Amino acid sequence: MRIATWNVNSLRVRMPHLKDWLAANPMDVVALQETKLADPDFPREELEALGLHVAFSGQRTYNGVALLSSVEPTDVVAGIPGFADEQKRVLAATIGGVRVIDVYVPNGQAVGSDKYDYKLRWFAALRDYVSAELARHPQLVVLGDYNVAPEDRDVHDPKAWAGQVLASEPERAALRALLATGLEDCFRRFEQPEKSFSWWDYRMMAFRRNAGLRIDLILASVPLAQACAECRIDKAPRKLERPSDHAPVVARFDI
DNA sequence: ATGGCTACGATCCGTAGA
Repeated sequence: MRIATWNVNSLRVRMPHLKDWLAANPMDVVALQETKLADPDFPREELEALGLHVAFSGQRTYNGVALLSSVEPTDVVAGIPGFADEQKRVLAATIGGVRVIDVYVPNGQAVGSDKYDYKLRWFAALRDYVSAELARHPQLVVLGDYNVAPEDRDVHDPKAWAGQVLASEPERAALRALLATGLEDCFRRFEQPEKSFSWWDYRMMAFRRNAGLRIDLILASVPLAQACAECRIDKAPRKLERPSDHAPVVARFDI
């Protein structure tokens, strides 16, 4: 089973890139973030024409998550049950026997801001949700844009980013608390190139300088992680004209 | 020196992203 996550930063704009990428990289599951489309505007037919099943939970302009899959998703649940949130950031479904939770973690804007507090509250709610889902689904993957670089090696310039949003200790602690429910970062199960990142600012030629962060993660339950045969970041789409600022992350599971 | 892109929905600028 091949699973990918990709923050497309507007599905409307990135549809050509997504279709080209899927043609070259067939996937069983693709988790998208920042679709920025209300549900009536979701390009369902266009994706179904590629032989994919679709599930989506979106809103205009901001946020929005979607799951594309080669087999029909079941038990589709949008949002974090019991956590009131108008922002469309979470979508779960069971696909081919695996429970998949697609997440778009809040950015947090700046340490100490209202949005930062929301991010930490949101993380706590996600942890409780994942903990409950793990009890029901041993084969669980929680993937998406986490908006946290887990460690300094996931940051191009740790000194410059020290204490900043996306790299601050409370955010990293929230991510570790999520992992402590029983998840593993698939990417770090394997030897990886130094300075592996999944997001680069549009400005300052950040991609050319590889001035990025690794904030897009595929976390798997321990039984599923043990079946992970590969996890990599595909930088190719970031090199195209008018790219998303995020690259897709892919994992392959021998199940 | 504190911005530099990009997307969006609103007008030719503000909000947000990360």
